[in-house]
Amino acid sequence: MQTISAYQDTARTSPMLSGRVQMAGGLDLPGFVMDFARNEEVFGEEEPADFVYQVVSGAVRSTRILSDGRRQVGAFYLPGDVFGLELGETHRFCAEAVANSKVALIRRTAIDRLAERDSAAARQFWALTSQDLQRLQDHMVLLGRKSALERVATFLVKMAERAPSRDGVDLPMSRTDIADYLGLTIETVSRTFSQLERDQVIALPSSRHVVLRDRRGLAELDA
Amino acid sequence: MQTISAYQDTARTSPMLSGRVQMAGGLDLPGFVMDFARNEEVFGEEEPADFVYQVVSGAVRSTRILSDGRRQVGAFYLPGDVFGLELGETHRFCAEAVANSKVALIRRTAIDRLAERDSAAARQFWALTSQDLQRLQDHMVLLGRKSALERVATFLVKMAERAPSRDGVDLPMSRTDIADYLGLTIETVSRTFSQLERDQVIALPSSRHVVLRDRRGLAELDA
DNA sequence: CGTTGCATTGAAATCCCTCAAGCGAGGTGG
DNA sequence: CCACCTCGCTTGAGGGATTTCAATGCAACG
Repeated sequence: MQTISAYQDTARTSPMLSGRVQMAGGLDLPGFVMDFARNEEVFGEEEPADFVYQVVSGAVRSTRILSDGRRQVGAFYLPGDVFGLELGETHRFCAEAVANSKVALIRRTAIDRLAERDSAAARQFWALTSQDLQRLQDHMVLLGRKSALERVATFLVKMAERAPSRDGVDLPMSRTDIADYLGLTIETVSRTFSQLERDQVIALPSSRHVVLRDRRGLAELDA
Repeated sequence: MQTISAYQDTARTSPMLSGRVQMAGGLDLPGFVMDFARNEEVFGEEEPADFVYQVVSGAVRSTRILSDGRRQVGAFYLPGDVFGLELGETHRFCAEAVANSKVALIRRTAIDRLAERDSAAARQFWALTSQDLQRLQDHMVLLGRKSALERVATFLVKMAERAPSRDGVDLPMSRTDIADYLGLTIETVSRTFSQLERDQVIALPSSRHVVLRDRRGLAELDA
């Protein structure tokens, strides 16, 4: 999909474009687009939340790190998804590019001003937060109560809905990202993929491309 | 704390009082109070979300059930906490009284009308959703990456902050509720409590009352 | 063609779960 | 008032799912 080099991990971001950003609900806001290299930080935890972000291309992950280095990925954001919208002054998680990505930035002041005078727009912003909440509620059940097999199956079903390719899913993220998202280890994720392949539920032409051979069977595993 | 009888589990709710309900952020809304018996449902998943709720006394849990009966408790709501605020038409989780409780009900129509014309109020409602999201983000890390000991320690620290009693915490919920909240089994929760008691970190004068003997040690376990 | 980073696989260990029994407080009924 | 029941909680023993540790495979890149 994308060529990857060591240089890109440290490439500087650069403003790309100034103009309007179209968001869900017919919102149209002034913004600009920036490039982020794979693994580059879009914003850090505790940083001032001066912007709201929308993925244009590529993918972004939100992460939380525990003091001893354990990591939890909270969500993957795909093209069209909005992230980093906060009510408070600071971001409450870290956002990093999963692959080389283009991200639109919208100033918080523009958001706040619009929400102030347009109650329909305010409702749209509230809806964005509410969507995140809903997604997290589902994810909480997965983390609290599902087996490794169910977690991976759920992940594949959801990804196939969100980012369908011709005959399956193209995963922009590494096994480590998936593991940290599903509350598993990289080895367990890999073994589970292999098991699903042995059981003819999926095919793995390459590690990042999954062909769903038995969607029925996969859906049954997705408790 | 509260006397419990089999009758109370099936007691009907009854309107108690009509008047104003004070919410966070200086919001004042028309509402009324109802009694809920222990384990009584406040609202069910998929039910129309015609009301927003605030705990007056007692405690409420939000739950999600998987098809095979596995349960995940999403949150415990204590006096003052608002729950059940939705943007969509229906509730996305079930809410039940953990103990005999009084709950204030506010009509959604009143909320919507206020949010429509008062942008400061709209921001307050958004803030409530945002708070829930923040709490869930923390909980997600717990479910995805923490050990049983860390989960219980975190739970006790948080409960002690939210519902302090003279020398510790009064837990309104059962071991089963705690287990389903922490993504563990009731036995593991019980064993972990016992271990913390053996290690002189807590004392358990009764199963529902926890004395925090070593808050420092507890905080260290709370990764 | 060696290096590097990511992914897969195997073997052993561990943490937590499952199954099962026992305990204690509170309520009921004889 | 005491025996008995129920329900929630605790404790033990054994097992299993996932992690940990370690080695190998593989593709991209220089």
